Amino acid sequence: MSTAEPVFSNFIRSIIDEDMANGKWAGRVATRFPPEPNGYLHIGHAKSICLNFGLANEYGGTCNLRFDDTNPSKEDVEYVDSIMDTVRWLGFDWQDRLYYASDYFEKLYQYAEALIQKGLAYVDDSTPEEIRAARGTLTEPGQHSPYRGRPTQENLDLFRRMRAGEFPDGSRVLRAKIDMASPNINLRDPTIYRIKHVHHHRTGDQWCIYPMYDYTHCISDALEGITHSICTLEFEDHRPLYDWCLDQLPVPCHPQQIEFARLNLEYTLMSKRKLLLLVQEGHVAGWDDPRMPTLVGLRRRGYTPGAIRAFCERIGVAKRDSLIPMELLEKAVRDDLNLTARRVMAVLDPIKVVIDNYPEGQVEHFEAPYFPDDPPAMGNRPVPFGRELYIEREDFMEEPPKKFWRLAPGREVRLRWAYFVTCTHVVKDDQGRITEVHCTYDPATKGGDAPDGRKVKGTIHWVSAAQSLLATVRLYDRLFTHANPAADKEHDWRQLINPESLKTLTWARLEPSLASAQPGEMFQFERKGFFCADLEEHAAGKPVFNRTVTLRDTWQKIVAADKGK
RNA sequence: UGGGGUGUCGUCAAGCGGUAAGACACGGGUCUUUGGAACCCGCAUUCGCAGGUUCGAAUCCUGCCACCCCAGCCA
Repeated sequence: MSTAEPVFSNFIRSIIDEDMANGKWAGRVATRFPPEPNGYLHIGHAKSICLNFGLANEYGGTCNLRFDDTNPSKEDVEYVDSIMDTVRWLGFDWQDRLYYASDYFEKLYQYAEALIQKGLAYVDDSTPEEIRAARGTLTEPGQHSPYRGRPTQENLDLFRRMRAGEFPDGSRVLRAKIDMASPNINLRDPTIYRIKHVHHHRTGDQWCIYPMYDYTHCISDALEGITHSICTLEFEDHRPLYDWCLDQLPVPCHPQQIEFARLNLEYTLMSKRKLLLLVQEGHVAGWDDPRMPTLVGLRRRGYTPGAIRAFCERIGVAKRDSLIPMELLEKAVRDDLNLTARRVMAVLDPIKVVIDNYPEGQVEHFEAPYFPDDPPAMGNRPVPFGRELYIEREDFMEEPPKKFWRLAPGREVRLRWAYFVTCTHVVKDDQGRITEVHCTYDPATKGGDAPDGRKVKGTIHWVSAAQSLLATVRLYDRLFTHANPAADKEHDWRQLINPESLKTLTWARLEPSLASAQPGEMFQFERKGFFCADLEEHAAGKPVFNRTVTLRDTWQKIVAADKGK
């Protein structure tokens, strides 16, 4: 379905190549995709998924799916189910390697006792405020906690009692004893366990202490035999802690953490928190609203897994912050759909056309190819033609500008697959609004070719008024008016939501072949764009289509350029 | 005035001492029963800036500048 993309060099591939050459991991490549089940996956996660699973595939290695579920107060099974669906939909397979950090709670706990035994961790009775105050600042070192010197046995006893549920939330934590004067704040005795009397979606009420990310992630990686632990840039500062934990503990191996720049896409947001607010505050219809950058949203919009994979490969992987143009994502779907979507005709904003010299009541059917670039590939469908048709309102102009090639008084155009027609006159209502465009057709041009060799500059799409299907069509545009809404300092990001991000057309007209369209099916509405039958609301007799992306529109560019002058 | 990163075309991004890949965008053209697609051509004498080393530097050295991240019992 998608053509193979060329493989580009990037710094992670270089690291792996070198490891392969040195035999560092005995030719093994093991990665993992480690989402926290606290939200829906978005296009930024797709970059990470494609990277981790992609690398594993390329090097004949493995990629695990591991839920980083160490904070039960934010997590839910709703999210784990959705994440698994989405990763599969994207086209990746973790086979039998589905893991949860919570599977390691007991081991993690034993390792923590080992740390205490080594004098490298202690129970701190300070309040969260006291801990914060003693942490120091970016330029000043922190102060030792009064509990830092607690004897090993006391630490062990207290930690066991923490596990046993003897203490309330927030009363104590277990901290790694590293260096309160470190210029790297992550090394100033980081908290590795906290007390939370919270029900966990997998372990239930088995635990009331939960390990922190830094402590959990490195050990989970080691337990799974991960070779290359790929994460985003903000964890660069955490790498010394990742390495410290693994150096102190008798873990099976020591994976290498590698950081890359996460994806930023123009005209949208990638923050899980803000995406949640978009949903909660009703700015969008849900996580799968086709305007959302979530993968469920993109899927409902009509984006294909192949397009998303191609996009992720094309944007590359590096360490510098970047903002990717929306056009690149759009280009990726167009490239994919251009090869796979059947071409049909649909009139989004109809205006009636009457062919005055066409016999009243007559209907004929044209066999139109679904894929004109290679007709045998997808076959034909019959398209009815009659005296009354609809064409796109914007395909007619009473006073056409210079480069306008479409219908206008006295102008002859081709009705795709049908006849040449010439506009004779228009009929208007009281308001002066055009209600009908009258034409004559040339019977000799049946099929769309003139036997006399006469050429016509414009070809427009149409549907037969009598046989067309009334449909709802949703036109989606970028969700925000600002290319980087998260970076705008002047406005709250909510003020930057594009009021025209959704236009719902309820009077669109479809050619009758579309009556059998199934939810999720993709089509190209010729000259308008790629559309998909809505996954949720499309039904036979009540068609609902979403515009995935427009076609490249040179005419609009000309119009815009003229306006700019 | 702490630490960690990053600066190569409008936007991404290769390049790893031998004389600036590619993609998107953009401009021009061919073709076209989608102003789509396809195809062709063009598009950084220059790599944040300033010095230095070298026969030779985007690549090495020195200094400077800009931007991003870090003070959760979040991940």
